[in-house]
Amino acid sequence: MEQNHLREALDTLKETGVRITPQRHAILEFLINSMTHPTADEIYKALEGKFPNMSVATVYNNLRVFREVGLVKELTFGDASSRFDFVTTQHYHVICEGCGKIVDFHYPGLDEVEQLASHVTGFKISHHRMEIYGSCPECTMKEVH
Amino acid sequence: MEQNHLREALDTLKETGVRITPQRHAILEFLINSMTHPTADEIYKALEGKFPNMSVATVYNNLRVFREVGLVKELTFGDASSRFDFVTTQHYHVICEGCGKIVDFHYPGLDEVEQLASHVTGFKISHHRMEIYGSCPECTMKEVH
DNA sequence: ACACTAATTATAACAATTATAAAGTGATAA
DNA sequence: TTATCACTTTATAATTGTTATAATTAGTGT
Repeated sequence: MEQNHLREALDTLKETGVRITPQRHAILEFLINSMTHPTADEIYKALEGKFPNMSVATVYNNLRVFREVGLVKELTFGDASSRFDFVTTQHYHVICEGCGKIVDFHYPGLDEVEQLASHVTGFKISHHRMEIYGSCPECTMKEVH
Repeated sequence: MEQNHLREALDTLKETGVRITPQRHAILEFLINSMTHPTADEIYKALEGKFPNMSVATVYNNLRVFREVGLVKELTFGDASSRFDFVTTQHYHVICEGCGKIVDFHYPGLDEVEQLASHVTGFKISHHRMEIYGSCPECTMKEVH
């Protein structure tokens, strides 16, 4: 399952002429196996055992490369760090305001919203983002005691 | 019109026990009259004629205060600065990827999405955010030449 | 083997924001 | 009035996430 994703991702890199370095392989693999939408720093820390000399810039550089070829999506929030999501199928995110947990949420794309926005504003729409915020079951429990 | 907004906002501050200082008055007034969803720095620069000694921290502090009492909404994007929006009625934003222009977009709240998310994930949903990205008419023109 | 390009590393720089401490301001009440 | 006390502002330092730079290393094609 994840192996297929990795293989496909490596193929995509090859096709687009992006060199597959050990660091890139490891970052991709970690991203695919990670269910937690990690930050650049989390990736950096997770791989420092395997690559003691890897620079944090390498992580950022390669995440940018992956984003540019469409393998990875960058989730940006206000102050906090960006989180990175390996692209599989289109989905939205539900985010816990208590603990920061991010849960994937499948929902049909909001094409109608884009169409109306285009009509009303005259913009040529390229995409939209949506996130849903709330409290996860665990945090809701804690609130009640 | 805007005068009413300002008056109501000042009333809200009084009710919640937030002191109305000259700086706060000016920041609020500027936000209400501004149609451009300014950044903290833009507010700071716009008011430095009137308040040559005002600290940038004052702008940030007071924007936080306004946010906490619900007068102002903070629009956070990835890398760039937050933008601040005086709260009037619920609306979304359409953002030009070319020039950064932000246009207000009225659309009924996506209650159904929140309900489904709640049902599927077990979260207690508090709110959602959505933005629509694209190219404004002016930038679209420029692209074509 | 050689030259060329891309990738990595280490480090410095940057920009937005927040923390801190000192000084100022204003409301309240003795 | 004046003493007090909490809040606010200011000036500045610190922090954090990210990007830029320059030098080194590694990989690829000829």
